[in-house]
Amino acid sequence: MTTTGARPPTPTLEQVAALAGVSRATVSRVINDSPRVSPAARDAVHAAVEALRYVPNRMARSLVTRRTDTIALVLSESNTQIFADPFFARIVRGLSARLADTELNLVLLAARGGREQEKVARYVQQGHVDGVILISLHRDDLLPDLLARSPVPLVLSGRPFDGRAVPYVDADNVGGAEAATTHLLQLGRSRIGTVAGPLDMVAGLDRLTGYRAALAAAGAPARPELVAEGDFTEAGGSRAMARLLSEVPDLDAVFVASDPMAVGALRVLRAAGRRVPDDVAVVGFDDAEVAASCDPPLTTVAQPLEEMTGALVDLLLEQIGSGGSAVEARLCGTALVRRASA
Amino acid sequence: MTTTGARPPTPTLEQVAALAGVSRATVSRVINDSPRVSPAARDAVHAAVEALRYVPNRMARSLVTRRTDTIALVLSESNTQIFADPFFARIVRGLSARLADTELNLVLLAARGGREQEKVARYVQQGHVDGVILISLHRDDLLPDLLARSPVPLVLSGRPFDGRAVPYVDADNVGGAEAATTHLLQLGRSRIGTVAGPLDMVAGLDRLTGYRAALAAAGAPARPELVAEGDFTEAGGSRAMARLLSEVPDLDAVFVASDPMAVGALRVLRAAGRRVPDDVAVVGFDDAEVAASCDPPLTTVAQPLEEMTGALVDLLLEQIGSGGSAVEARLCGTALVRRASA
DNA sequence: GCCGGGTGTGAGAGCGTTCTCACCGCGTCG
DNA sequence: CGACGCGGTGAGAACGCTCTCACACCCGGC
Repeated sequence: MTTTGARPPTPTLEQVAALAGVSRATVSRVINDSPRVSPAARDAVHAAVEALRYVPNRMARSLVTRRTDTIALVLSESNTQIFADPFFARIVRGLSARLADTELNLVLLAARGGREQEKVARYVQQGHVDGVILISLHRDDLLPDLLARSPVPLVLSGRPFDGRAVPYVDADNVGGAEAATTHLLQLGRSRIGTVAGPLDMVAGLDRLTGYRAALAAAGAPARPELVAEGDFTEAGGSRAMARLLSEVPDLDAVFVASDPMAVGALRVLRAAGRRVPDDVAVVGFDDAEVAASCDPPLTTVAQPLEEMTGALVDLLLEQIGSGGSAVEARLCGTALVRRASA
Repeated sequence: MTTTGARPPTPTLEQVAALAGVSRATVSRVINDSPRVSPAARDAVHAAVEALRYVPNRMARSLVTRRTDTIALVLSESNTQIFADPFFARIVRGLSARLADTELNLVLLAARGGREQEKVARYVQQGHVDGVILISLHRDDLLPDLLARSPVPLVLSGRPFDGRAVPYVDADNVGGAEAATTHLLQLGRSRIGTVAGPLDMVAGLDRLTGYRAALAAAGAPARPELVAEGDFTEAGGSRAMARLLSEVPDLDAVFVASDPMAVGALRVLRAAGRRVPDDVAVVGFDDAEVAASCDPPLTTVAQPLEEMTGALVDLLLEQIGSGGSAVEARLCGTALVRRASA
């Protein structure tokens, strides 16, 4: 079936003004509810808006206000696996909840690979958004550079790699990992491995650093075979765990740098006949939903995600408001959540 | 640390024109590479653009062209679990690949719950995008109505619930499910259950319809206890499979309406000591990546996702181009991919 | 040498808003 | 009774771009 019809012309302020018997300026005042309008005029305008189904044209408005009331969450990820991470879903949920009763809209931009990153950068530079939250950064990402070059306010989720002066919000990954590992040490474990996150991401790096710091503090020697790199996915966690197990059969504990990976690790441990936590104690990271429901329930490091998404928005709004570039970082504390796995 | 600096004023066409010693019109022509410009002028303009780091202001441009060169992928999902579905990730990948070498940008808008749906609808109506692709529709979704009301071109991913006249692209879910179930029948199985998708989504509904059709065609009675509803997630698949198994212990095959659910089902079957495919044959749906890598590799129904994302974009661009509303539907064939599980 | 037909260019009118002013009427104060 | 203040209003200039014209120029053909 195929029907064709012309696009109906959208009404303008001018027409609303004419119908309401007032000037453009007054209609504009009503739309932006300025207090200086008589009730009579206000009612007339509202009626006209209703009658014409008037919707303000954002382009025209933005052109003069220089604001779009839109902020972008940019994901810089070569594949699309980031979507699958519950961590990401919680960030999105947190951000949109935080923005729910503001005027601001949230759009997600996915940039896989160089070309798309440039496209995203162009999109941002052309003035489509008032600010950008950048997430899932890898070491060689172009996006921070591309975006820092433009005057659009920018906040990173996660400490920048090169210590550049950009506002960011991050969890205390080092501290959390350290606490997790220390907990394993206090359980009397001595052959503690780690399934690390991708080492081209700060979160992966920092959690490994925390693990090492805890071991070093306890005077334990650094054994490279105790470290297996994962990619924050369940499948990657399984692979890393399997490798760890094959290289260090007498492993008695493992700190896994994310809960999805920990789920994969648990599966491998079970398949290998290891009891958790009796034979091998496991601590995860994130306190994802799955941590409470897996078997056994996962002891894990919780990040205050609400606080973090709140801080991301606050920092960004601050920057947008001030029109300047206050470079501020916020580090959020983590907490060990004890369940059955360690 | 805190530094503050004013936002630098962005250069305008006017300034580029002045620097290049030409008029605004000529600069505009160069920017939009119109052929009618002398090489000399072109070079001068390019140099000036370079020197000033000029980036065109999209709002101003859109105001007159009435195009934004942006299309939105709108996810209507009350929770954010859709992100976790590999199906969704593939859609996003497909769409951005398809748009990679066009001028068009893709933005994702997540709408959970009524308020956010209205916010998204407002965003669209205000003219931020040239078109909308709507995905993950539930029965009582407001978004199709909200969006159909505005003049913005719209394409649905998935047949609309109420048979309304909206262009859409869908896989042949009924046919695929029928083929899957028929395959199980041909293996000689007689107690074939199904883990259905959510029944407030057409994909869930249609796949159940296909399953039933195949059984009916084979003269098998409809047994309601053979149907367990899942939610397209792995956990949901596990739960549904467990229920199926407890109610029909002598089950010898199951058609699972999505691969993530099938993975959950496989896990439960294994835990219950059932061998796959010997005791229970399993067919999934989607041909997700995980289908090839799980144990045993999953026989599943493949959807031509490339074709579907391509069709989504084509239909949308067609509508945008024509300025009208050609209501066209496209149904894409599915194919059974035989692996080890059935 | 004059005219037609390209080809490159610029002037200027929008696009639909917001926002700064100036203005008008009215009540209040000196 | 005139000056003043103030709430409500409208005229008109932006905002930065595109696009339609009209014009100036140069070529070849008669």
